Amino acid sequence: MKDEQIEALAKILKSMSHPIRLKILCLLQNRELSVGDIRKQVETTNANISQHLNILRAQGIIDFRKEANFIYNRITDKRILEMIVKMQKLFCPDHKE
Amino acid sequence: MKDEQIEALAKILKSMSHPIRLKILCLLQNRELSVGDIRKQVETTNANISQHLNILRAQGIIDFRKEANFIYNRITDKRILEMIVKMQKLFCPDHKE
DNA sequence: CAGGAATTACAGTATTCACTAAAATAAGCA
DNA sequence: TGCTTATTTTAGTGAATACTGTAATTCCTG
Repeated sequence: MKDEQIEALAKILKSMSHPIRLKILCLLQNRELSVGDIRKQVETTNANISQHLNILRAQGIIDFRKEANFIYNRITDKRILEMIVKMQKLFCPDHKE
Repeated sequence: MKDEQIEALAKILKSMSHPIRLKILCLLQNRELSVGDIRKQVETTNANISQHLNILRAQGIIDFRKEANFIYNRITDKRILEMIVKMQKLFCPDHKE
């Protein structure tokens, strides 16, 4: 594994390694959600969620779609989805699909 | 996925998300290595590597074995090994075993 | 026991990160 | 247009992180 690849992967892991961001990614696993939807399941402010979403967007992990004055977010990087599935299997053996 | 599990997983990801630590984990994938061995492949000081190893130990990801005045490190958490394998497949498709 | 190699522990500093609060933008609706 | 809702942006602060350099520790070897 080349150093450049390690650097790139470390960045991705870093952006996933915050509890709020990791939870957002789990929530987005099967569906797209607005900031408000996420807000209902994560205890923090909308502004804070927006900031975390920005970090995930900058990393190219998620994308968004605008509808009325809602913004629906979804995971674009299939590799991230695969990683989340794998991590759930490894670290939450009782997880149900 | 429960919040506690997410918190725990986020911590693990965080400890893996530093380029030096991620490289160390890749190096330890198939063998055990001393600080000096690692030093030869990572451009930094021994003290710095030692500190990063401490972080991985505190997280329970790696373990060590003492022999003479060398300390050999190895990955203890099989789940971490599986994750590294998965990540290599996902992010380094040209990777050869 | 003295010398040296390998590793760790301990400050100090500089950078990065996370959260809060407040202001700004955008879009629907009366 | 004015009001409300949804989201983003910005600025500021306190905390966490990373690296450097140096001192301390451990343990082999002669």
